[in-house]
Amino acid sequence: MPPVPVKGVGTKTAPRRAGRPPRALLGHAQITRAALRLVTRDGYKALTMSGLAKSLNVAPSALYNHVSSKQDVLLLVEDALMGRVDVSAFTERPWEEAVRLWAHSYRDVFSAHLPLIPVIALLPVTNAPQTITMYEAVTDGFLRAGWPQERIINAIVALESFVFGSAYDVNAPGDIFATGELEDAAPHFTAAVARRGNPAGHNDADAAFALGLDAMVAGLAATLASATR
Amino acid sequence: MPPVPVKGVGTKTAPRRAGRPPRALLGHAQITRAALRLVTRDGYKALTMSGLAKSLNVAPSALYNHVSSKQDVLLLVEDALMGRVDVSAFTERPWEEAVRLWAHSYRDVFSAHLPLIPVIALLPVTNAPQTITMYEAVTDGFLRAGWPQERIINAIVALESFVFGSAYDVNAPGDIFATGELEDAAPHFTAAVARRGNPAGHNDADAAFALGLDAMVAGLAATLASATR
DNA sequence: ACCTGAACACCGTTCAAGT
DNA sequence: ACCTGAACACCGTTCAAGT
Repeated sequence: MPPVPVKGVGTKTAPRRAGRPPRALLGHAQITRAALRLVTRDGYKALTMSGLAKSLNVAPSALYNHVSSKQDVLLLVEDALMGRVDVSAFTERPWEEAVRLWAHSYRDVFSAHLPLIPVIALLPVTNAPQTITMYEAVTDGFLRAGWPQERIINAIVALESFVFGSAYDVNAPGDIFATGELEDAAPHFTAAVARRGNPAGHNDADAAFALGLDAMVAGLAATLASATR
Repeated sequence: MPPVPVKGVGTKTAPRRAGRPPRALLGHAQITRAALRLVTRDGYKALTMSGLAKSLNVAPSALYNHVSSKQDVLLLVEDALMGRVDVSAFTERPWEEAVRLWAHSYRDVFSAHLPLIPVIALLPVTNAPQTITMYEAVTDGFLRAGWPQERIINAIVALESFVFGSAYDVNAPGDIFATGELEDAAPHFTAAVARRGNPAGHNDADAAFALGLDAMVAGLAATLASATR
């Protein structure tokens, strides 16, 4: 009978590391995961450097060995979320439908992460691999739909701008257009707000998003048709 | 010879107030003006409660006799700026042109005030008179162009969402789409960025804004035409 | 009614000192 | 190389005390 190895004794594969405290090694992946968990559970006001450090059983100053600022942490989270944006339609569906599906997915992901919108809109994509991957898939979809190279980035930026604004609107309170005591000064507006009508299954934000997205996609398609004619 | 009045003695028009320190009375108007001046000169990072108080020669805690939070101050500034958005075209120009001029003005005003975008997008308009006035003028313009009441708010929200996102884009750095070391992973995107072409007199942000705005306005006009046919 | 001054409970970030 | 602990320079907000 061969000797039964005693657990943890004499069978170590990395003898030099014995006796280490049971803490996960800190790195971008661990920091990103912890930040995402914190934000998902408690929201962005809970995402502080000390809160993040505590969730990793580490001192706040330890984080600065791996990131250079809180902005860095936000960029890590942003890039991780960008991987959740669905671009699959660009290889499987006609351009108009693909754009609509992508825009919906993009809005849905970031409507729960509003503080990241300035990060996406203002920070270079350099060193944000998942973000670059998303742009590559979208650009590829535009190219295969016949878009001229020079117009693609402007079209993407325009759609993205609409997506960002719409992500805010998802979080608007139901009474955002309540005029209150100033109702008399704005009769037409107040009436239009009261009569706002949405298609079945659409809340206010979804209805406005669908209307604007349909309009912009149709308008862009018309632009493309006249440019390539 | 009549007696020459001695300055400040015997000629007081408000005797009860003699000896007051020469400080402007605090109120919403004074706070708004001071906040706007601070932001225009030094940017939003300089708009702190203590900085604002200092510019008014007052203790920070004194501000809380007139506003209940910093959010309140931001709402005052937002409403003041909303008065600068040009809605005059809605009474002077056809709908499509009016919408374009309004959207341009709206974007231009708030591209210099990005921190106010969440305020506009998420806070009720109640007690924001200039904001309500703007919406009234826009709604009126839509009505006179033949828009059905039920669709107007959704159309305005869609246009506004695009304006907000585009206001961010105005502040994007020129190298926002620089792929850096990850260039090889995104050849189509990198090429499209390099070949991005803009009409004469347009920078990147202006070109994307014009493209998206033209598309959305054309799409909305088509929507309207088919709905009222 | 409106102000001051002190205090509170936080922030992000730096840095000497340890291992 | 990577961590700790203390410190720094701030934040927004509250509140007793004054006038």
